[in-house]
Amino acid sequence: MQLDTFQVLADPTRRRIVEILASGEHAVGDLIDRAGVHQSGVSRHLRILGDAGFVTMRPDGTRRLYSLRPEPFRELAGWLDRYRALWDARLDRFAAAVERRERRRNRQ
Amino acid sequence: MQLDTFQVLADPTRRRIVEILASGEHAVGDLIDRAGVHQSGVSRHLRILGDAGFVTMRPDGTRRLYSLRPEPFRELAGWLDRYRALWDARLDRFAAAVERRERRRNRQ
DNA sequence: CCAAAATATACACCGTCGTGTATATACACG
DNA sequence: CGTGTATATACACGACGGTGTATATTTTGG
Repeated sequence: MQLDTFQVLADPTRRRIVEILASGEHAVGDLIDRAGVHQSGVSRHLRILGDAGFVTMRPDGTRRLYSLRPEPFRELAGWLDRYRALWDARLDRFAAAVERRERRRNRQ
Repeated sequence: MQLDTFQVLADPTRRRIVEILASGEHAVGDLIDRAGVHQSGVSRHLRILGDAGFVTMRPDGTRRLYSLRPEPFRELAGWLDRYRALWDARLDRFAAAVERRERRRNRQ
């Protein structure tokens, strides 16, 4: 219950749903065909996505329109930022310096 | 088996290990105390992290020194980038143009 | 009200993952 | 060699998550 951001994204079906929603608001029915899972599954995934703040819902007649929210993505970006020195090529010079420092430290 | 990037990060203990390794190379023994899990668990997590490209190992006597690799982080950054328009408040038309120019420059 | 459509929920099932205990393997050092 | 230390692996187990089927709930239109 109440999965965190990473756990939510760990499931491929949920990532697919997120990807579909990236193009805008969608009703549950629209998602069923493309998600590759039955209606109940889509509904459950949407609840999980909602609990984690990934989506909001807005009723429209008997349909429910779901759309993405920015917060979890920002959270993910924040997490990734703590490792930016490690992977961002534009920080190469800094990374190289760290690397050299490390190597020197290990040599002792 | 062979978990993808998100599945690897879904486990809190593994995230903990990644966080520790962010400060540099560590032997397995160093990780045990701080990871909050037994030695066999740490070892298994390191194998999983290795399979997914998160870490490399370098033997040092009887010890094995693990350190982070950039690729999975870059992959994650790439994924997140597809949703940047959704969450990055700074992303206006001008920023997008700069972004594109950068991308072109880096490609060369 | 009532029937149909859209969505949510309850239930059972099964695979998978994380864990600890116990054991195997590799390496250094006498 | 043999002993101790560091790490990996085998095994069993419990918990949890994703799925489908069946059913409940909500809303619209007549």
